[in-house]
Amino acid sequence: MRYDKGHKEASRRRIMEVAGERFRSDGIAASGLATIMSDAGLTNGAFYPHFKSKAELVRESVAAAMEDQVKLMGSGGLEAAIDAYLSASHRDNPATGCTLAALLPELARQPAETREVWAERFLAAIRKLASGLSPQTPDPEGAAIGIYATLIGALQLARVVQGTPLSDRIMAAGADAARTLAGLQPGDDR
Amino acid sequence: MRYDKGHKEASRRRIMEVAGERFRSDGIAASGLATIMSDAGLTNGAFYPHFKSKAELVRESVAAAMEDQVKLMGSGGLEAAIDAYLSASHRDNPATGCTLAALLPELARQPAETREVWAERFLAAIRKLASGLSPQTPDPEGAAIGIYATLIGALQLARVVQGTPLSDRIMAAGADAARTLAGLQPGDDR
DNA sequence: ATTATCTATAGATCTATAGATAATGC
DNA sequence: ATTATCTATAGATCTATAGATAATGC
Repeated sequence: MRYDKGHKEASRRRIMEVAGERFRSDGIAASGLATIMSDAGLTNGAFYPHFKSKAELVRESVAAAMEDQVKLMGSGGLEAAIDAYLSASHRDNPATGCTLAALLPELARQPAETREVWAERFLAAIRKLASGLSPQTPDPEGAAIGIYATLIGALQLARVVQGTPLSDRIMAAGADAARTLAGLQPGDDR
Repeated sequence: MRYDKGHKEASRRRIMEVAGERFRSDGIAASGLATIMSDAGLTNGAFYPHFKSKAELVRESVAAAMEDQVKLMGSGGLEAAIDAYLSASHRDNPATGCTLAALLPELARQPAETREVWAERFLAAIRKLASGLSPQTPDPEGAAIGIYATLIGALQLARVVQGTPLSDRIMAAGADAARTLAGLQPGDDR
C-alpha cells in the first residue's frame, strides 16, 4: 500500500523505539524480532525493508541510546544527576533507563562495529560528565569514569534485589560513593 | 549403562562447570543446552536426569558462582583484591571470572528464587570485603558495596572496548576510584 | 536387573526470504 | 504504477520428553 511520504520513516522510528525498550527490559539475545515488530504494530516480514539484519538494528539502537545518554548527561548539576541515576524510578523502569546499566555485559559481546560506535559516544558522555566536576580535579575524565562505573554497578546490583530493603541500601551506598568520588559531601537525604 | 558409583555425580559437576563458563562468556539466554552438554561431552537428552529445567541449572550455577566469589573475596589484602579484579587477565577471560561483571543485568531478569539465592551470597561477599576495610570506616558494609559497584562497573566498561587504549584507561580510573573509596592512596603503578 | 546416557522427535521459536496484497500517487 | 506491509514458509535452533541402548553390579 502506498502511504504518505514519511510513513516508512515513521515506522522505522517506531521499530527503533520499541526495540530499545525491549532490549533494555529483556536483553538483546532474548528479544525476538517478531515480538519487537508486533510491539511496533507491524508483522515479522516488514522488518527487512527497514534493517538488513537484527545485528544492524542492535547497532543503530545502541548508537541512538548512547546519543540520548550524552544529551541527558549535560542537563542539571552533578549532584542532581547522581540522585536521578540512583532513583527508585530509574531502578524500577529499566526499559526507559540507562542502556549501560541494562546491557553492558551484552554490549561487550557485540560485533566490533557496534562496540566502536558505542565507545565514541561513551567518551562524549564522559567528557560531558567531567566538565561538571570541580575545576581543581586533577584528572577529570578519570574521575568521571570512576563515578560512572560506580553508578552503573550500583544500579545493576540494586535491580537484582529490587523490592527488598537491600536494594535501597545499595542505592544509598552507591550514591554516597559517587558523591565521594565527585568531591561532594555525602548526603543524608535518602 | 551402569557406571561406577559417583559417575553421575561427576557428570553433574562437569555440566555445572561448563555451564558456568558458557553463561559468563555468551550470556545465559544465548547459551543453549545442547552446546553446554556437548561441552561436557554428553548429549542433549542426558541433561534432564541431572536438572529438571534450564532454570534449575541457572539457579544452581549462579549459587555456585557466588559461593566461589565469597571464597575469593577473603584471600589477600584489599589493595591486592582491587588489582586482581581490575587486571588484564580478568578482563580478557570473562568465562572464568566474576559472574557479576559478566551477568548482572541478566541476573536481574531471573526468577525470584534465583535472585534470592544470589542476594544471600552477595551479602556474605560484602561482609567479607567490609572486614578488610580500616576499622575507622564509619559504615564498612556501605563502603564495601560502593567499592564492589565501582569494580564491577569499571570491568564491564573496560570489556566493551577490550583491546583499545581506552580499555586500560577505564581499568586504571576504576582502580583509582576503588582505592579512594577504600581509604587507600591512589596507585601510580599501572 | 539396573540405570546413565543416547537417539529420535515434538512443538515452539528464531532469523530471514519470496512473492502477494492493497492503498495511494500519477 | 508504486511500494510499505503482509502472508507463508524455509531452515535452524531451542527446551523438553519418551523409549532404546549398553555396560556394569548382582
